Order: sequence, then structure tokens, then C-alpha cells
Amino acid sequence: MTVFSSRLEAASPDAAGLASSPRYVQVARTLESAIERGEYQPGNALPAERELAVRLGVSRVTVRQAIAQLAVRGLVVRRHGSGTFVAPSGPPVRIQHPLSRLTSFTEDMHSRGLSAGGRVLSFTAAHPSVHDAMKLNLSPGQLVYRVRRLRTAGGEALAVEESLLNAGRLGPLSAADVQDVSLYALLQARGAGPVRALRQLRAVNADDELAGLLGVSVGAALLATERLAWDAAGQPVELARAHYRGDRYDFVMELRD
Amino acid sequence: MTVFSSRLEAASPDAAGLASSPRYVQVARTLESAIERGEYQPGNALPAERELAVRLGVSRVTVRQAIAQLAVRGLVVRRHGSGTFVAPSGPPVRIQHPLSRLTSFTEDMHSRGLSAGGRVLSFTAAHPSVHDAMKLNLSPGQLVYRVRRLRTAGGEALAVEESLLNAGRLGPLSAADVQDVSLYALLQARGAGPVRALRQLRAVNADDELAGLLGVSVGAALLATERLAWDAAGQPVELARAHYRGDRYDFVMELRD
DNA sequence: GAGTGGTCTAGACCACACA
DNA sequence: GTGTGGTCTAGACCACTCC
Repeated sequence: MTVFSSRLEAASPDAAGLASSPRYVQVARTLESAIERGEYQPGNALPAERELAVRLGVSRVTVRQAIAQLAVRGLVVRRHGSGTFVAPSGPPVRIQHPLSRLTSFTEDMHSRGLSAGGRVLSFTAAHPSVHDAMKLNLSPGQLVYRVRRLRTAGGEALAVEESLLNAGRLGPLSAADVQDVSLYALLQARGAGPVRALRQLRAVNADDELAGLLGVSVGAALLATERLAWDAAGQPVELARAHYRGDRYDFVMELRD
Repeated sequence: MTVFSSRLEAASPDAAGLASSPRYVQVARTLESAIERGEYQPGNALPAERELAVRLGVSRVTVRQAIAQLAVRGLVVRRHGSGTFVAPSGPPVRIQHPLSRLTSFTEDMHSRGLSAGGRVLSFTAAHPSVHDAMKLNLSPGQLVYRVRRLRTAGGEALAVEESLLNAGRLGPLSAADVQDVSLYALLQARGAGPVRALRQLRAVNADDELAGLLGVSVGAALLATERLAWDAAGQPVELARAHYRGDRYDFVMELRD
């Protein structure tokens, strides 16, 4: 089925006095409205880039530039060798994180009936950076455990989390100890359960590595957080940095006057 | 000064057994490390794209693809007709938003000694969407004021904020009333001061319009928030959606067990 | 006007998926 | 093998900035 008119911005270049936008923007809009009209259903493939180029009378490079815009916004997903597909419409897993309380990722997911999975990407004992040592109230020579984990929920990668733990405070720890267990539970078991934390949120673009791990395009918006947690004695016990998929994670908080 | 070797990944394609990455990634890394080494100082221009292409032995398109990666990550800023510049190193204005309390943008900025500026982009009375009407506890026929403002701090665009206000509850309101004044102060003055709010945060990529208003590249990560505020009587008084520059805004919150 | 980034093209080859 | 997206090229013209 031929969905598009053969040319863009047909007769009058800017009938309404609008500045004519670049072709790739026009192509992006054309594709977007076709998707919105339901001409391409979620999960279905778009026509191949080469075919779109012919149909729309533009070069393939221009089509790619247009599709790249849609991809970074999460409207479509590209699969090398296979095609470009309309993204599943409603976010299949949308997490709402209640921020009033100090909870772990594992708890969060369980309270929503999702299986909190994960995979340890790396586990090392190392010297923290000067900056991090200060935050954890350590002298630069002291060791920290550095745990890097990929967090999943409902089988889908949701976040990459890196935790720094005060090694001296916790005693011996091995990679097996952090496998498939909440770090909070582990800290609690060793008498270093956090009771207070500061959490900072900001938005960043995914670099190659995070994009690969989370299954999003390079440049996709991620929610980046840093959390510093203290135990009852006021000692810092954990410094955690996490990158959540922007399209799959919501933080919700309650504010009062 | 010739900064780069004339070719990338010179003799052995993958000496350490590493899969050779695309050229534009290599170019991006080359430029990034040159910036990190201080060979290009913040505020200074990079060599022109055409010159980089010649120096590095790649096409200009490839150079552009590499620079695009750096631009979306905020390392460099492109200025049409003028050049590509290394971004100012440390974020010159980094806001930390204390989330424990219900504060307005204006208050936030003042408490940091920054002038909270702004510009009303649009002010209309309109019918809310069904979805929004529900949130504001209105019947679909009732009117809302829709205020769209560009928020600045220290002379720099920081956020685009759109507020929906219950028109019936507030009485007559004109564009002049929302000019240069905190909406919270205005609500307070009309006996609809908010005492409780829910705030949701997520990360999104900037579209053309937001990018233009905020002075960032299309696709840059933004912190998107939606806030629904209630007055003392438990009536919803404001539904606000805002997009903050991800590289200029931090949210910080305190959590307790 | 000279120099810069922004857009666009036609064509090529590579890497991956799938039958 | 065939079809798909991913990368890359050389060259062109446009739009903007700045002198």
C-alpha cells in the first residue's frame, strides 16, 4: 500500500508563510503522523529505508536522519539486519518510585509484582577516587567494594547501578555475596543498614556503553541518580550511582508546605 | 599546531584484539581526549569540520557524526556560521532543588542568590484535555488558564514550564498578572495557596521546540516533571509540567527509613 | 566576501538476520 | 543468498556569522 504522497511539501513551498523546514524534519513528521494514524502498528516494521527514500523522493541518508530522530524519542526501534519497528505503544513496564521512604530497587519491584532481576557486571575491591573517598568519609588509602549491576524488571533491563561500599566496615565480601541479593539486605545483615540518604537526580544522554547495556539508542535520555546513605551511627555506608531508562522509570514524590 | 596523527588506528587494525569501532566513534574519542588533555580550552573553537576531515583522513560527514555525539553529551556547542566550541567546563549554574519542602522556582533561585527571571511564552484560557480535567477535578466544559513560561536564572534559560490553573477557582486573570511574578504567590493571594503536591520526574530527549527555547541540541536530555498541587481544602489548584535542562539542574531529596 | 556549520545527494561496501 | 540497517565517501549548495 502506498501510504505517502510521492513528494513532500508538494506545490507551494510554504503556503501558510511558514518557513520550510529541512526535509529530514518533514520526513520525520510524515512518518510520525503515519504511526499516529495507526498506518503502522506497534511491533510492525516500517518500510525499508531504501524504499522510503524512493517513495518520498529523498536520499537514504535523509531518511536515516529522520528515523534517527524518531528512534531517539523512542517512537521506533531499529534492529540491525532486520528492520525498523514501531515501538510498543504504552510503556509495558512503567515504574513509579515512591520517594518518601528509603527503599531498595528490589523492594520497589516486588511491591509492584515485578521480578527484580539483575546481573553483576563487575565486582572489585579498589581505591576510591579522592572525591568519592570524601563522600564516604574515608582516607584515600582505604578500600571500597565497587559493585556494578544491571537491574532488570519483568525481564527488561531497567538500570545500571554502581555501588561503592566501605570495605573496612563490612568485612570480607565476594562476588557471590552480591549476586541476586539486595545490597540493602546485605548491609542490614552486617549491621550497616542505612537509615538516611540523600538522593540527587538529573538527566543525561546515554553513551555507547550504557545504551548497549540498557538496550536503548545512544543519546537516549536517562535518569541519573547518585545516592549517599548513612547508617544509624551517622557513618556513610554506600555511595550509589544509577542510570535508569528515561522511558521506563518515573520518580514520584510528595511535597508539603 | 597539528594535534592529531594523520590517520586513525594506524598500523594494526586491532592490536589488542579489540573489535575495531566505527570511524566516527574513533574520531569522537580522539576529539574528546584532546579536549580532556586541554588541547582545546573551554570556550575555544575546535578546528573547522572540513579541516578536521582532512587532518584525520575521513570525510566531513564522518566528522560531523562524531561531533554530533559530543554535542548531544554537552561537551561541545555548535554555533551555525561561527564554529564548534568546547563547552564551559564546570556547569556555571548548577541548581540544587531541595525537595523536602514545597517551594516555587522563584524561591529556589532567590535562596541561591540567583535572579529568577522569566518570560511568558503564552497565556490562554482554554478547555483542558479530558486527562488534565480529571487530574484537576474539573468537568470537561470548565475553563483553565494555561500559562507557558520560560524560566531563567542568572540570565540563562533553565526550564520551560506550563501551568494549568483552575479558572473558575481563581477568577479573572490576564497575561499581565502572570508576568514576572511567582504563580505560587499569585495563588496564595487568591486564597488558593498549595499546601501539598505530588511531583513526578522522568528523563526525556529534547524535541526541536524545547531545544530551541532552552538553547540545547535536539535530543539533549531533559528532566521532565509533572506536579499536581492541592490547596488546604484538598482541591487541586495547579497542574504544572516543566522541562529542565539536564545539564543545569539537579534535584536533591532526603530519604528516611 | 570568506569561513563556518547545516542539509542533501548518489552510490558503495560492511555487518547482521533470517529463511 | 537476499534483504535489512550501519558506515562511509566526495562533492554540492544553503544559511548564518563576522569582518
